Amino acid sequence: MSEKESVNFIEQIIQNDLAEGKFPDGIKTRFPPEPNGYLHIGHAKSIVLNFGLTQMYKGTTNLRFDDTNPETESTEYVNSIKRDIRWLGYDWEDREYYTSDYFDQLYDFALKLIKEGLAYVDDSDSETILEQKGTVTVPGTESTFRSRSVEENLDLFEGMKKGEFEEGSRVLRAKIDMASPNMHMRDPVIYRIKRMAHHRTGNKWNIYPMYDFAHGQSDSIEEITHSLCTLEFENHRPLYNWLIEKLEIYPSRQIEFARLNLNYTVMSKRKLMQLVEKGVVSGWDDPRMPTISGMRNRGYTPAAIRLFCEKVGIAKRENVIDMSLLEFCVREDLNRVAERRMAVLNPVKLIIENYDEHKEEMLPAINNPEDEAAGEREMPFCRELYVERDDFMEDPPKKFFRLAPGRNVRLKHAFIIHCTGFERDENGELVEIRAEYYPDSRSGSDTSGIKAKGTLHWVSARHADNAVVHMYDRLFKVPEPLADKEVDFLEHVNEDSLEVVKGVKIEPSLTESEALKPFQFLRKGYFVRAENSDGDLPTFNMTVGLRDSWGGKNKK
RNA sequence: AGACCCAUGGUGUAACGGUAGCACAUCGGUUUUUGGUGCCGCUAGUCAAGGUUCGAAUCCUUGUGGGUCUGCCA
Repeated sequence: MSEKESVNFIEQIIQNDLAEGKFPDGIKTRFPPEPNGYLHIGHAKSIVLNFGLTQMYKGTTNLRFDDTNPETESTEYVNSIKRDIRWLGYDWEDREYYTSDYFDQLYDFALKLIKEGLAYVDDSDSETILEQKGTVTVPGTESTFRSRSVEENLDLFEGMKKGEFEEGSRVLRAKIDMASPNMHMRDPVIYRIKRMAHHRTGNKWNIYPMYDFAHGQSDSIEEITHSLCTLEFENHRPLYNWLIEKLEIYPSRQIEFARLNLNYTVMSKRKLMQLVEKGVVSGWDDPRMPTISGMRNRGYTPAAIRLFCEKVGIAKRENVIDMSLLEFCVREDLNRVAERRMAVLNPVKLIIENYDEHKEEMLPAINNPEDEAAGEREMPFCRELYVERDDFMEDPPKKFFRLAPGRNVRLKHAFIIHCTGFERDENGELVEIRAEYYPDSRSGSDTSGIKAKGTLHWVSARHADNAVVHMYDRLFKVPEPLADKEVDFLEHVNEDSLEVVKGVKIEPSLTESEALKPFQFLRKGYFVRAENSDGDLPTFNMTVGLRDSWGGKNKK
């Protein structure tokens, strides 16, 4: 797939493990989302890592829903997550697991701890537990319930399970060390009472395990060899290892890497949720969102996202990736696969004065210069066309290669024309450009010997259809919306991130195009037809613009 | 400031005691019937101070800077 010989630190660990013969049956990883939100590009990094590793080094990757909190989880999220992973191009085959499938086993693990005097039921309320926890510099104090007998603990825990106690009245805690410098070792809560239905187990349970008592053991149950997670779980690792040791279960190895951050956007589920709830965007799948579903609607391809995830690398350093890298990856893929079409976003009429008013001809146009197999289509040509308003200047600078009085320009796949005049209305607004064409300059059979510096895209005025285009800009005005903790990130929202362009003229072949199929609108950018049109007209979302060395230069 | 983690061009990421490389971005050139694509090139980096060593981005010490941790969230 790539020419790289350098491997990231996780691959190095795996290579070493394999060299030592530790995993003769192959390695096992897992992708463990909580079904309480939509997947975003940060999750994609983890998905590509976990599935990529087992493709590369022979192994399997499980999909496991970490559904230990019935309050926030639902099957709606389960389904969207599965759809997104499949769309990205990964297959977990029959290995679709749920932490809730392990509730019985986890309960038995808790029993084992209690029996060995390593867990106890605490009747303290949450405020008391918090107070007794101490701080990072002050050791905690032991709960008065810490020394309960095994029998009493067993009895009370059973009562918790049976629903005999109110929510919040008791918890089960591991008995570790209230003076540990690691806060996670100060007798962490491992079970809490929640008398509510779970999206999979229904009303079976009145108690649910905490993440810290479920995640690591779920890895062990599945015999995950390398359990990859983000940096913030580094401090939890000693607890997981303690549980593995005391429970005498499969020793999955946790390795932490830095999560993905992208500039000009936010990545946490909570923050994304706020954007949705405040109506800043139209939903989780708004094309401006860094969610997988948003990016899909924007026209990003799975291959582009995978490429991006490979290019960002895996390391332990906090990072903020440049949006330009994502855009590069998108163009890289789309340039190869997107068929070319012509659309005029800001049209102005162009009259070919010496072209017969009643004549029409069909001109062949290649669909993709990067892919011979994409074939060609025909475009109607006649006396009246539309071209881009920006492609004309009355008094242009010398480096302007487009239309101006007296200048020649090539109409892509058609003829070279000579600009003979133009018309403005009373407001000075350009309303019409006039030109003459050179009949012997037809593309593919040009014998005119005439040169033209620039090439323009166009559509036939008589045949063009109307469309709407959604242009997108970055969601935030600053590279790191979360950087200043004094300022609410919502204040950095770019209110011009969506521009609805009406009056767009598209070539006829675009009228019946299918949703989400990528196109390059020549000289403009990559677009996909939206699944839901804006009114009656076909609507196209801009995925990303073409690189523009003229526009940039011109601005400076 | 208790513990743990991290520190290489603007942004990412390699170099495993022996020539600091790659990608994106930037800038310049070239090709081109897309001012796209392709191709070529420039600019620019080891947080600091000590130590070990023939030799340190790499090992040690200290400092500095950044991150994580005190939910019955995950």
